[in-house]
Amino acid sequence: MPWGARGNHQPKANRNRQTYSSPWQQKIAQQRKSLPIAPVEKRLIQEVRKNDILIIVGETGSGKTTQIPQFLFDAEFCRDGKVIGITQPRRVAAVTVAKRVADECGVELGQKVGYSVRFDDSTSNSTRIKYMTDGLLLREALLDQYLSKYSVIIVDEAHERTVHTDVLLGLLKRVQVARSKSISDGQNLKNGNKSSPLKLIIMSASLDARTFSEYFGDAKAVHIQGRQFPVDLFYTRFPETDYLDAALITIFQVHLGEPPGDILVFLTGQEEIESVERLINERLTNTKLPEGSQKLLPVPIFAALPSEQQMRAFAPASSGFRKVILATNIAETSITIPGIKYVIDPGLVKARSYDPGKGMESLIVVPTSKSQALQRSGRAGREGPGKCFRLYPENEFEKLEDSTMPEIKRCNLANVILQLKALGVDDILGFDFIEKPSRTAIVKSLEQLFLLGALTDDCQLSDPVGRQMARLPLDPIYSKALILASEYNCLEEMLITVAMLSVESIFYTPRDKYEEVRMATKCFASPEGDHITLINVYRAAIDLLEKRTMGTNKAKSEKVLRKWCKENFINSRSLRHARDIHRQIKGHAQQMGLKLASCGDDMLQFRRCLVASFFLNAAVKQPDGTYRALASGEVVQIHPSSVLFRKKPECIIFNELIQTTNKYVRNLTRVDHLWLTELAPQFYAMQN
DNA sequence: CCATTGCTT
Repeated sequence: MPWGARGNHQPKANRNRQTYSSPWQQKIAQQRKSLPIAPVEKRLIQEVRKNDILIIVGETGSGKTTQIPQFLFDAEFCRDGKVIGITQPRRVAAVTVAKRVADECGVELGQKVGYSVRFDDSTSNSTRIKYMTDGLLLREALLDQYLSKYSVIIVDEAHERTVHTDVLLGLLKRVQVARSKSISDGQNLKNGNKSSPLKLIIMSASLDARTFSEYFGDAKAVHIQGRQFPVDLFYTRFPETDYLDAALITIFQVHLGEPPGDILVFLTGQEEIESVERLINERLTNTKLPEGSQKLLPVPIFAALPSEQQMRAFAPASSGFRKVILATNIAETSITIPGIKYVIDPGLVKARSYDPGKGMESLIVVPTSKSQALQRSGRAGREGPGKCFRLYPENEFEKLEDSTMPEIKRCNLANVILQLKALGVDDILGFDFIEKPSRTAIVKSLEQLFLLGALTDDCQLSDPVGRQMARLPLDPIYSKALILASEYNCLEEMLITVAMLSVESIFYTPRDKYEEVRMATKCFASPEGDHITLINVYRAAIDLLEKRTMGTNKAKSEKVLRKWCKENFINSRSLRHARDIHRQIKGHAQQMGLKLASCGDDMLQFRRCLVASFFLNAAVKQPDGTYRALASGEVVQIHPSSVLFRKKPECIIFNELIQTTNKYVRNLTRVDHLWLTELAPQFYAMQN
């Protein structure tokens, strides 16, 4: 029987560890006591004391993320100033959970309870319960390899198997051994901290704890009941030939046949969402809904959508309307939309994968895994009983993979390997990954790092280049570009370029407005290519902030900027992100002693620096107008979003090679092919 | 010749 089974919600005796005075605090205390996890506090703490590694499988709604850190604090796991760290895959989760727990503890955020995510740190010296992103804890490990200030580290949402989580698990396993060893050796940790064992708690929502348990030497696993409402599942009798049409039919069947409650439809991407939205509206104007029935309001949501429009999904529909949310997998885990009672799931997802041999990413539509389908249907049971309509037959469900392939098996490993090298892991092929990437993937990334000068002949991290690259929170190829730009006297330009390349889609383009966008953004376009175009956009935004908003307050000037972004089809969220990254990497560059200079109008110098940095990504035009990528031999095309789409220069360098409907290169600049042999002889000498 | 699931340092 799982712990905290239904019916076991009796509030336990007050142990007087806190007095709840205000009605607000009393209410919070009541809510805490009613969580499924509350009755098992004592047993959980016993298990943590007994086991250095504990796997906790906690279903949705068990309260594990907010309660377990408080249980540990109350059980004095923070004595001697030690900290309990809880990692999350996503920033918003770290921030919102920390705020909730600070409320529950009746303390100000940043005191006993705080969070730390990139660009936003609320913690102080008194913080004892610290929520953070897993990527940030990995960065912290670079500064203190023993993670000595933590007594317990809780890795939450481990079942999501993000690349950061997987690397972190391997790292924590090492740290735990090292900390135990340093105790028996009587060593002191960083800042004179006395050595003490590190407790690890791995929390997962998947039913399969075995993978984690086996990885951690048959670690003890406990199961905690969740609190979810039942969701009825419906399948189609036969496979659907046109799943969009099937989705449309199901939307209207639910709308006309089911009681009130909003609908959530999972689609694969922006284009599909926009076309289904159009189809719904067409059908609404062409057919008469029965007299007195509710109206239907389609609401799109996907990550690239400007935030004002994203907000529409969260706002309750006006009375007499039923919302039908058309979402990508953003609605699977990242955001929770209130009011959903019906889920429609065609069973498909757009997923990124990586071919290390060709150095090419692909973004293709594939069937979901069973756990993904489960996650989607669960979205209908958050507030009450719900229904989920899977647009495929039940026997097809049985054929799905149990879980989604871990990200680490489908991404470029250059960054992971650079981090591990900087953490003192010499033998990457022998590293104890929870799931080992392919040998090819590892070897290819080692090769890439060697070609960038980050690794020496005997595969050691080079000094200073490799060390500097590892310190920068960037793709290794971008870090190298900054180091080179310092020598080419164009670091100012490269900092902007790299910041802009590091964010998703700076331009927001609805499907029906491609030409309109092209006209609006013409004033930024550079004949040399996308890199200089990105610099122009960034500088135009900064100019606007500095000149037109002089003397006004910060909120006002940000408002002016947002308006300007809207007029120019620029995603202001992406632009702000680019400014944050710019500020951060500029700071790193200065600390590293790189020379912060501008090449002024001498863009030739900048383009030559692009070649020196991105020489691995060069392509030449072929007689038929396609391009051949020199390193991989792949035949590719220029992506239609590029300013050089129609220009077709003879020789280009690019930053991304991705297969979608075609093999495309994105973010490119025209260069002279003679520069390749001149500036990257180590790679191109042999080609002649 | 025509288009970018989602996270994160």
